[in-house]
Amino acid sequence: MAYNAYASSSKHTLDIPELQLPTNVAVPPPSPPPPAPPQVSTQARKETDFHRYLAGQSVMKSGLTRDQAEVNKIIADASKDSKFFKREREKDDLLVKRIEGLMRKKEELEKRANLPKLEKEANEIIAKLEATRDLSQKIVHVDLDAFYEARKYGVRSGMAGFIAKKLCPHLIFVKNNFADYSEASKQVREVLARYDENLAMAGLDEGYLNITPYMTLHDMSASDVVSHLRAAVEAETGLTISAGIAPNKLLAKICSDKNKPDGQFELEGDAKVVKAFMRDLPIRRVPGVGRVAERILSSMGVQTCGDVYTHRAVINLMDHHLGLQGLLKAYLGIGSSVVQPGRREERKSVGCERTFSDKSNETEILEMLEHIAQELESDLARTGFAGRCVCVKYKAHTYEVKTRQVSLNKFVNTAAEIYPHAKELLEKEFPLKIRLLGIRMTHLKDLQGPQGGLDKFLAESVPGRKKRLRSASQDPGDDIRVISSDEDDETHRRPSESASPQRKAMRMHRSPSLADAMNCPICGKTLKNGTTNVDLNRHIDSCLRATSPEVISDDEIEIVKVSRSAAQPSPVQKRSKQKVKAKPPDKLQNAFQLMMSGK
DNA sequence: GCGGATCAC
DNA sequence: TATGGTGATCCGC
Repeated sequence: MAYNAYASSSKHTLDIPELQLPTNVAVPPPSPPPPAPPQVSTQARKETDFHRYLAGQSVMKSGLTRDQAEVNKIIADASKDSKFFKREREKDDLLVKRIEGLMRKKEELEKRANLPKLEKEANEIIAKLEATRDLSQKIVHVDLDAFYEARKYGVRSGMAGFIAKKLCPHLIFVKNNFADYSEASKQVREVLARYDENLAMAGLDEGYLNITPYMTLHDMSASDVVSHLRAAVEAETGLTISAGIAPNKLLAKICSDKNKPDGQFELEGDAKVVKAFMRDLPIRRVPGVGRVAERILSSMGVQTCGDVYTHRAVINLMDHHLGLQGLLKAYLGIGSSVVQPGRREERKSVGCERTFSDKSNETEILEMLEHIAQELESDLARTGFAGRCVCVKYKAHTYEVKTRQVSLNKFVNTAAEIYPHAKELLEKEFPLKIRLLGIRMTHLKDLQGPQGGLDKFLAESVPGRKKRLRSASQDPGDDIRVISSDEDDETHRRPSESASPQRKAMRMHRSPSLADAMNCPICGKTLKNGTTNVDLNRHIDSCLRATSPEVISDDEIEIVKVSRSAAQPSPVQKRSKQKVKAKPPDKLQNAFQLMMSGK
C-alpha cells in the first residue's frame, strides 16, 4: 500500500513563500560561464554531486524552503549502508567516468575544431527554429496541487517513507485512496473539458489545454479564462490547481510551476519575452533533462538555458552526445503547440512488475513469475492487446536491473502462452537473488480494432504481415533528450561531420495518454471503454492487493489534509466516496485512515 | 533485434 | 529494517 505524506501545518496558502528561481540550491550562478569553484576540494565536490544525484529526480524541479544541500545530506545519511545506496554509488561512479570520457573527447575534438564554423552552423539552426516559432496559440498546463506542507521539508514524490520521516519527523502518513483520486481526476477533467474538448491529460494530475478557441468565442483574455477555469475547478471539486499559460506546451509546463500552489502564471506570446524568460532558467527544469543530463551538461558549462547559447559551438562539436537542436529549442523556448489526447494505437507495450522481499528459491521465483504472467494476461485482456515479444525483467538484490527478451512468431496474450517463454528466459539466469520480477509484452497488436470483425483476422496474422497506419500528425512532444554514449568511441569523426545538425540532434519522446478510456490510478493501465465503476473497483482492488509498501507515489493528488489530530475530508472526498461506494473494496474502506500519526 | 540507461509521471 | 510501477526512447552493438 502506498501512502500520502503531509506535514501538519496551518493554512497552506499563507505559509508558502512565492516560488522563485532557486537561490538556495546547489546550482552555480547563472549566465557567464562559471569556472569551477576553486576553494572546494574535488572530493567534496564529488560528494556533493553524488548527494544531489541520490536525492533523486524531482528534487531540482521546483523551489524549496529548506536548504537543499542539507536535505541531500539527510537523505544520504539515512540511506547509508543500504544496498540501494551502494548501487546508487556505483551508478554515480559510472556517471563520473562517463563524464570524464566526454570531457576528454571534447578536448580532443577541440584541438582540430573550427569553432567559428560550428558557431555559425548553430546560428543557422537557431534561425531555422525561429522561423518555425508559433506564438499564436494560448496553451495552458494545469497541475493539481499536492505536497504543500511536506514539500517545505524536502519531502518529494518517489521518496521512501522512512527517508521522508527523517526529513520531517512529525510527518503523517495517510493511506491513499486511488479510487477517490481517479474520481477526483475525472471531475477535474470534466470541468477542464469545458474549456477545451481536446484536453490532453498527462497522468491523473496534470493536463494541457488550448484555450485559443474559447478565448475567441467568449472574447476573454487568457488569464481571465484560466482564473475562471481554476475557480470552477475549486468550486466544483474542492481541489486547487496551478496553471501556466504560454504559447506552447513546453513553456506552459514550466510556467505552471511558477506560482504554485493555487496560482497561475502567464508568459506573453512574444519571442523576446520568451527568450528572456528562458535565459536564466536552470536547464534541469526543461522536461526531458533529468539528473544525468543535468550533470553532463553542467560539466560542459551549461547550467541554464541561456548557457546553451553561450556554448553553442561546443555543444555543436559534441552534438552527437548532447543533442544540439533539442537544447537550442530549450534555449529559444520553442515547443509544440498541438494539444490532442493520446491515441490508443500509439501504445507500444504492456507490462507488469512486482517488488518483493529478496527471493532466491527457484520454485518461489517461478511461482512469482507465473503470478505476474497471470496479471499480465488480465491487463492484456483489459486493454485489448496481444504482443509478439516477451521481455522479462529482474532486479537483483543489489538493485542491478537486467532484461531478457525473446521474439515469437505469433501474437500471444495469455499466461499459458507467455509464461513458458518467460520461464525459459529466466531459468538461464539462475542462480538468482532478486527483489523484483516483471514481464512486458511489446510489438503489440491491437485486438480492439475499430472494426470488430477484423479482430479474428488480425489475431492470426503473422509479424510483418500487417502494418498499422501511423497517424500523420505525429506530435513529437516537447521533451529534450540528452544522450551521451560510452567513452570508448574509436572512430573519430571529423568535427564537420560530427557537427551535422540534420543527422539526429533532435531526440524526443512522449508518453501518450489514452483518450476516452478509464485509467486505473494504480497501475495506470487503460480500462476498456464502457468499464463500470464496479469493474474499475474490482480491478483497483486486485492492484491494491499487490501494491508495494510505503513509497510516496507520483500520481497522488492531495485530497485530504491531515492535522495532528484528525483527518478532515474535503468536499470531493465525501462526494466521490458516495459515488464509488456502490461496492467499495475492503481496502478502500480503510482509506484515509491514519497509519502513522507521528506519536 | 537485444540489452542497458534515462526520463516522466 | 527499509527505496515503486508503467511506459517510452535512444544508443551501441
